[in-house]
Amino acid sequence: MKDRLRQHIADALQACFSQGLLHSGVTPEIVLELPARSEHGDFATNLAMVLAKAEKKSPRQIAEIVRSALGDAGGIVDKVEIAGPGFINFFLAPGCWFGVLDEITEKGSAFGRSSLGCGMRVQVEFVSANPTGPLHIGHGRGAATGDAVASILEAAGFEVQREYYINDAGNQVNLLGRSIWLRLRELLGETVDFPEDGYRGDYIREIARDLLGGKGLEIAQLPEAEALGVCGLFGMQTVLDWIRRDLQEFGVRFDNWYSERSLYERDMVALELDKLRRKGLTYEDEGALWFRTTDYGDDKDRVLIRSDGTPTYFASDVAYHMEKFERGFHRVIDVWGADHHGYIPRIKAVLAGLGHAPEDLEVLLIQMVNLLRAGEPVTMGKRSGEFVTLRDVVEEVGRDACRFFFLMRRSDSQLDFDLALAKEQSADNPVFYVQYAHARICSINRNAAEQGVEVPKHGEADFSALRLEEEIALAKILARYPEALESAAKQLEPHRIVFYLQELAAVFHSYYNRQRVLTDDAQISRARLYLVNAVRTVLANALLLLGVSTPEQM
RNA sequence: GCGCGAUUAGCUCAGUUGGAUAGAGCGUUGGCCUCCGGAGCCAAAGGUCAGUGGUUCGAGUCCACUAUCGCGCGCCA
Repeated sequence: MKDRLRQHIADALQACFSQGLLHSGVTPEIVLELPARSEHGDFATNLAMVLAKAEKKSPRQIAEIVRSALGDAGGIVDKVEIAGPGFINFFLAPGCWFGVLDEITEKGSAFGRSSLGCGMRVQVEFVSANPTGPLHIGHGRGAATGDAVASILEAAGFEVQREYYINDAGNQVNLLGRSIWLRLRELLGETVDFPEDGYRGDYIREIARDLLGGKGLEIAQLPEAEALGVCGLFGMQTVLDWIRRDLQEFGVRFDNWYSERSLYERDMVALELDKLRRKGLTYEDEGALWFRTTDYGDDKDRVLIRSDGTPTYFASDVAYHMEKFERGFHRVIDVWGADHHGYIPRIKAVLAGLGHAPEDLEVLLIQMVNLLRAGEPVTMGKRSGEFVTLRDVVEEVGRDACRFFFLMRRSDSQLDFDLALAKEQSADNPVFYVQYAHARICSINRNAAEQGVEVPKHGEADFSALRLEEEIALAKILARYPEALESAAKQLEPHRIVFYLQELAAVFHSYYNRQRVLTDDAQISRARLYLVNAVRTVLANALLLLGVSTPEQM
């Protein structure tokens, strides 16, 4: 509808030029916005104000000329008003809004999808938590966000890969091994000196017990260095299994699990660093190899290879990101904890050195989650090393509430997550409110079936039976869904979908409360069924992107 | 100290590329069940968009400075 109107305006403008009513020949992009107030019509454009300078006429004069050239825009415009400093306000013919219902019914689950991305290959890398402990609530927010962003991009016509980067090569694996080894010896009755920086969570003891139940006694006989290696590997595999299981139960699926260790096994780090060296992007100083990140806006240069010859984490990360582009992705999106924001300039500097545009890599920062219960902060465990796990929260409030809550705010702003609210079965709980709208429509469908009233098939609804303001309002908000999805895709902001859903649900609940769908008048009943089922389709399409289910009854 | 981000209603937050009288939920106050699921709906009150200056037809939005808060500044990962 918006596009049709835009085209009519563009045509009218051209007509003005060819008839000599306007002279500049300037054709700005025609911006149509949704006015905040209904007195300002359904759409408004600032076209006349933009043209004022080039035309050397007042905006209102220009607006008047454009209006007369536009006429009724092929019947879709009811009324055009010129207001304020020179806005042109369009009031659409009421009936034309219902065309979107046919479109929704025809396209079904494809309604809202677009080809914005033109099949461009994008990688979204997210979670990527170190395999040294269970996923906690912060990882959960990253998981929900990354997954939703990936789904939104898919819906916008990108070809998306979801990747998890496993940090299985660094010191933390050794430390994990040592922590398990010490707990294992503790279980064997020894007194151990547990290091300050060891992993102190109870899960370490759990892993040690598992190991002991298997071949722990043999391990205890091994030389320490060897035993540490076995413990580290076993611990990492155990934790990775937990992570996979938790993510699966959270409804998050990855296309690829990428091992940092494999970078070394394939010599990729050395290979990629060599490329940098040849490009003159590195230098040696004090026995270490440095990257000239300052040439590309970083605060200081960074070490790739330490003076003792071992690579830094940065080195493998550089190789990893270089390889992402070599794998053919045109866009790479990383989802990181917000505390890593200082790391962005470094990685961007590397990519800039390799000739990539800064926007080829986008980093989404995930802010902290404050866990509350009925308004009171939930304390993060008794001992150090303990935190609230994703698993615990999903078990308590369910997957749907969890995912919805994680996505309710912009990802880079802190989030209050109230466990009590997330479980509540009332309108106060936003997840429930939205899902309930869907369930209600399903309930209406069941009643309709019982009464023998059929939902009209595509194109068979009689819109003349839809005359109410609320019905037009519903059609209008449904028509906005593709835009909401598009802006969420452009900005990488899933919360826009959440806000849209809450608004749509509110308009529906309000309508439901005032008007009966199933009435004595079969014609009206059928038309309203058609309308509310379009609502149901859009609710389902949007919830699917967020990874939230669409219950038929609750 | 330097860098990044934030500051919008009592609370938690939205606010598209700069547009007209700044929005929502919660909380507060007051209403609505003969009715497809009241697991819901309607209404009211509530604002110096942190402050100052600038850019322009027009600023919550862009720029500069100030204040406050958060985070980051390893040859850690």
